[in-house]
Amino acid sequence: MAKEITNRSEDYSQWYIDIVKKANLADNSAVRGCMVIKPYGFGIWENMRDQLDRMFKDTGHVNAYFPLFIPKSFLSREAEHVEGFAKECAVVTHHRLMNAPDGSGVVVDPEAKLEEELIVRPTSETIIWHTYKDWINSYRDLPLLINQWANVVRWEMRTRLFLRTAEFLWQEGHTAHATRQEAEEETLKILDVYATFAEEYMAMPVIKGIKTANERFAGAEETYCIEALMQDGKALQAGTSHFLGQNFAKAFDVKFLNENNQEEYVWATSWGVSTRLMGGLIMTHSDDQGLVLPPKLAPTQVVIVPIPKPAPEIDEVAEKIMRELKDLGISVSYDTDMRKRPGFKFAEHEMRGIPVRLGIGKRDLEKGVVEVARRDTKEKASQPLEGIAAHVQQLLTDIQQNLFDRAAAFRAEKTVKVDSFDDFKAVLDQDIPGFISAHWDGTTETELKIKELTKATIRCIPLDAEEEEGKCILTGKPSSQRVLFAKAY
RNA sequence: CGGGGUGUAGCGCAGUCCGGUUAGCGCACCUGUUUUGGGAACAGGGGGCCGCAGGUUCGAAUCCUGCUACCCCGACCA
Repeated sequence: MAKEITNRSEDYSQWYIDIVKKANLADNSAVRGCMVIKPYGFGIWENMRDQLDRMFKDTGHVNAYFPLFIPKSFLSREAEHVEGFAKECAVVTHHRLMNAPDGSGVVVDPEAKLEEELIVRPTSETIIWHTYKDWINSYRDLPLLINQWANVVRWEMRTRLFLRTAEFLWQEGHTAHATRQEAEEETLKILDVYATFAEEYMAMPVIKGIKTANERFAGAEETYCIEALMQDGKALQAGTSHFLGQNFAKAFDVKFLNENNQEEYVWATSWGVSTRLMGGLIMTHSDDQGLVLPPKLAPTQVVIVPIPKPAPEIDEVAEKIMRELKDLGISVSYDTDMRKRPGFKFAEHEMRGIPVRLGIGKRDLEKGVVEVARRDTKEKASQPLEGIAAHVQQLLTDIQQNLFDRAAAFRAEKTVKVDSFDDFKAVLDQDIPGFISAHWDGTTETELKIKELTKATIRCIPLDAEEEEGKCILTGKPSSQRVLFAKAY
């Protein structure tokens, strides 16, 4: 009774906040819009980060680090880029504090004004391309495949834990290539990495697609994305990969000599995923009892609860099981807290989303079994102690798969084809709207009109969309393929 | 950034309209006893600058002004 979570059906936003706070993932901080990521939440993020990092390295990328601050003049070098970010930048104007003359505390020293103001990076394209100019001279310097793990700041009006915070953690990849084709291939290669990560590790099904001109990254020629559907029927942009063409190369004068001794501008990509993925993870799998984590990302995959409390004969069995599980690479903890009773522990571990719980009591030991409870379905079963580690290993695999299948089935159920604007609006009026596949005439004007009328936006033009003659649901003009609409986070 | 709501113990709240003992309750916490297979029971105990700053008053959690944080709904965005 101590920790109640609001039911999703009552208030979805509150449910989300309850999960984040009661599963100890994050807290609000003293700074507006910024969060404190707590150890348990950070543990999940570390698992995501480590896996993504491996995948980037496996595809030939290396990590580096660029400064937090960007000279103001850099940001304005690429016209669209600055326009996209100007409204949400934190600016450093001074470099010193002093005691207030009236003794009321410290104030900014007016004498310490910076010659050129510094922008706290909202993204790092500009400072990185400024640097790449020095690094790239010849086709032999290409491709340059660099990633950085960093924090960035975007001064948001309205924030939500993990989904949209003023400061967030992310990775941003910035690559330079000799040819358009190679850069385009890189953009799609990373999109595949993101999709694979989302589906195989987060168990979150995603749709790969292209953003419309209106939703494109400021300064990109083409933005690719992965889009996921949350349990409340709203879409979440989970990752983006941009083909930047030669825009930044031209803005920062980054040229190379090709094999024929001719000067050319380099071709660029950038791509990122952020702590927003945590929000997607939560809203894809969790339920009214708390967080549900896919085994591949859970900081603790198995918890053992002694019933009713630790005792020598139970400890002995628990320790044996722990050794066997650890040998299989499974993370496990033994809850020896004497102050809490089993029922309380069950509820608490469910709140934190630990995939598998093993209960061991004297009655179990007499029968040579343990109680195995899985978080995803809440099912409990007795299993022979003999071979328990292998059973748990298989169960973790099953849970991982079940979470994906369940989310995929939900998305399939909530993705509908619609051919009239009335039907379109009817779908969006449902409690849980979902994805709508519909025809669109290809103009930004129509896209904005639909957004104004319904609040739904074009999430993407799916990469696997089939050619199909149709008419735009709003204007009736001809269209050659369906695009994916949804209300979005 | 606009509209609405809420800030009282770690958490959830009552009290605020209509100013007046020592500011209450539930959970959590501490001590002890009995318990223990799905959020234990009893007894005792600790914990508050009533969001912050001014003002009105003999007297303010309560009235007035300003600020701030959070939540909901818009606009903006990953």
